[in-house]
Amino acid sequence: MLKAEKKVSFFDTISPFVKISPKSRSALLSVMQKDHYPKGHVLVPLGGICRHVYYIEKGLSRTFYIKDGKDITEKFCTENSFTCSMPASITNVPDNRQIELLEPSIIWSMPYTELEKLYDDYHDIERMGRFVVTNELVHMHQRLSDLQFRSAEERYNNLLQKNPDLLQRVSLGLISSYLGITQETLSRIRSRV
Amino acid sequence: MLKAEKKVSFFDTISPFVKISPKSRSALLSVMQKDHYPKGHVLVPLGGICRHVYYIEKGLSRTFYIKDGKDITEKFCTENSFTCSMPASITNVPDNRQIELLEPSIIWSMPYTELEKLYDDYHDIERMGRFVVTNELVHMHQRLSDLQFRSAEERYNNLLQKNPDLLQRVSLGLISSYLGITQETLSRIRSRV
DNA sequence: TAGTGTTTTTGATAAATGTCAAAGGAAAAG
DNA sequence: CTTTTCCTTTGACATTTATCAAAAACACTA
Repeated sequence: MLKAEKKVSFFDTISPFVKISPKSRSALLSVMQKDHYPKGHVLVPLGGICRHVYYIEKGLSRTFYIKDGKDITEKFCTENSFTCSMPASITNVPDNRQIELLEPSIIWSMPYTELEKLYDDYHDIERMGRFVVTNELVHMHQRLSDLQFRSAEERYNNLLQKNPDLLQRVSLGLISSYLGITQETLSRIRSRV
Repeated sequence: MLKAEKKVSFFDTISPFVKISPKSRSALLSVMQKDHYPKGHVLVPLGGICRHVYYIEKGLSRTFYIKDGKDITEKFCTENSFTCSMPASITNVPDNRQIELLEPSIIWSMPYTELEKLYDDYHDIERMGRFVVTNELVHMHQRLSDLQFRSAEERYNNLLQKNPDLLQRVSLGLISSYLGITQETLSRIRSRV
């Protein structure tokens, strides 16, 4: 088997939507690093600037920040998806977002600066970037309209329906801030179903 | 003055961030259509699928949908920015988002299918697409964290600070749903400042 | 200017959610 | 098995926001 054909789930995730040429593929692989991390590992610490895009091959990450002393989960990220601290990566200004792993995980890291070089050189990689960002944007639209005019209960049921496994894998305290409510309220919602 | 150098504010908006070659520029112009519309004009009606990306040279648009009989403003869009019904354009599935103009406006329309052809042929146009979407995503992050854990009053003050002119141009009823609150609550917030 | 329709404000009340404190339960560690 | 720690639930109460109804302010037209 040729080296370039080695199975990497990253490309399985991408390829249905964006064709990546063999050359681009190896260029990408040359800047990607695969690591195994334990539960609790911090990918982006407080005060740090997120300079990588992460692809989660296995495991689960959480992006969060502290607001008025409260820990607020902005995003969960599971197998076969991408995560980074978007505002920081783009603007290069430190936001206060941190990323930590909630499970032992297999993570592919791509330095943002390397990725930008690849964007210059490979049209299809630029397209991949556009695709990933666009997907994320559609997803954000969904979340926004959830938060804008749905009750806490509706939001919970929504999550339960769309992402039932998340509730098995993550403690309720973290889920509640993701839904924009307190832990107590979430507990009460669950009890009255 | 060469035709290709004719002033189009669209390119002024883009060029600080993405270099567009003369060839790409005219390719873009060839699929862009400039129109003047009156206040109240509907760019994307109920039930329609948004098949264009719109650039607002002058004026103001509003993206909204009806939920439980209530009119909810998802987004305002002012001069020198882009709008489209993202979920519909991408997935080609009708969402129930409509786009209407709140002022007499000058709008450049780009058919989404044409744009995708240009993405294929011109790397820099694809980059422009990535840039626009990325910008929008950063902006959405901001809105999301606003809605997730800020009070109605904080959200209003935030808007007042970041977008004071919007409050001059748009009626409070439309602003309130954008902030995720009722009109009455918004009125009370304003009165107690 | 008077009249009509729209937007904004105000009032009374109800519903949803937050806060603080404490009690149960479950899981991990010894 | 017991202890310790962390996670979840429950209770009492405060606060925020929604709802429904009506009044007031404003803008446009005849």
